[in-house]
Amino acid sequence: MSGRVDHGGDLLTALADAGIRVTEPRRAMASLISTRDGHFTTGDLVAAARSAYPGLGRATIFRALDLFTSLGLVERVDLPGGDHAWVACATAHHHHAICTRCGRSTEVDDRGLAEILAEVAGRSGFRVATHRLEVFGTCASCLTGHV
Amino acid sequence: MSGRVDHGGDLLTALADAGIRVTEPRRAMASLISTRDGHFTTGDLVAAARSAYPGLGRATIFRALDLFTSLGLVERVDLPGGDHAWVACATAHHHHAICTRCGRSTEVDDRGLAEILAEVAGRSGFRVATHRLEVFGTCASCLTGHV
DNA sequence: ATTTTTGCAAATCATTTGCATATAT
DNA sequence: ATATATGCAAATGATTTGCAAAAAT
Repeated sequence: MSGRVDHGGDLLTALADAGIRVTEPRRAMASLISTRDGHFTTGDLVAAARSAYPGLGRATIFRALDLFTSLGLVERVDLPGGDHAWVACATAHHHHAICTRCGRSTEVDDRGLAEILAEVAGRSGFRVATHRLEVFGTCASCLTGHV
Repeated sequence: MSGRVDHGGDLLTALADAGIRVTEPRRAMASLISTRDGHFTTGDLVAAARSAYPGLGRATIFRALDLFTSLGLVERVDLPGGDHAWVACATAHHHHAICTRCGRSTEVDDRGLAEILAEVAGRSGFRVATHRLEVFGTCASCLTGHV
């Protein structure tokens, strides 16, 4: 599962690398996100911020999430129930296997998907631009009860 | 692409088969949905209903959509931009390749996905419950301009 | 007859926006 | 110094809910 990261340093580094201002609120966001273990909702962040960083505005949270998304640091996932959540991302292109019990995610290997996409293209003349694969289930630690 | 269906008959039949009341508003919904060519949003339906079936309440539209979803007659897709839409479904389990230009969808062959899922399970001990694959791109007719 | 469904209007909830102020570069 | 980001509070928009009336079985 996505191991706990440091204090949000990678997010901040990525911001700096992209030439984007590293501000106090963004630092707070990075920290909040890196503390989360598994997927999280905007509501989770708003709640967590209320105690950890009072003064961090709701709007800022949404704005930062947008920013991080555009940089690929975070990704929005759509849960089976129709709810939305976010997961922090390590690599550029990937897919998630999300544990519906604990919310933690692991990355899914892309190999093999290429053929499927090629098949779509070949059969129907569809030009594939993007794709998204989301896998849901129960992770090993939840299965064994060692949460 | 998902060919135009009849007047929503399959949806209605499915309702009846499931032992669910076939009401006037649901008939209207079935008709509205089967008329749509490609994906549609709740807003689309609300708008379409306003002229085609004034008197069909907003709430009823949402409720019917929920109902159809629970029966697998319709499925919610999450577009790359973060918007939500719905597509009518023919078969039980499948995936969509959605044209981002015209919104029409084609079904994606599942074969090959099994190995990917098995790999996830094998590597991390994850028990896969569900998965979702969404492919986005441009369909053949949009590519050739023969819309 | 009984149960389910509907429409309406109001309530709720998440997300977005305008704008004056504060902050990072 | 200058451009960018922030917080606040208000606006927006979509979805949900309560409930009495209507329709389906």
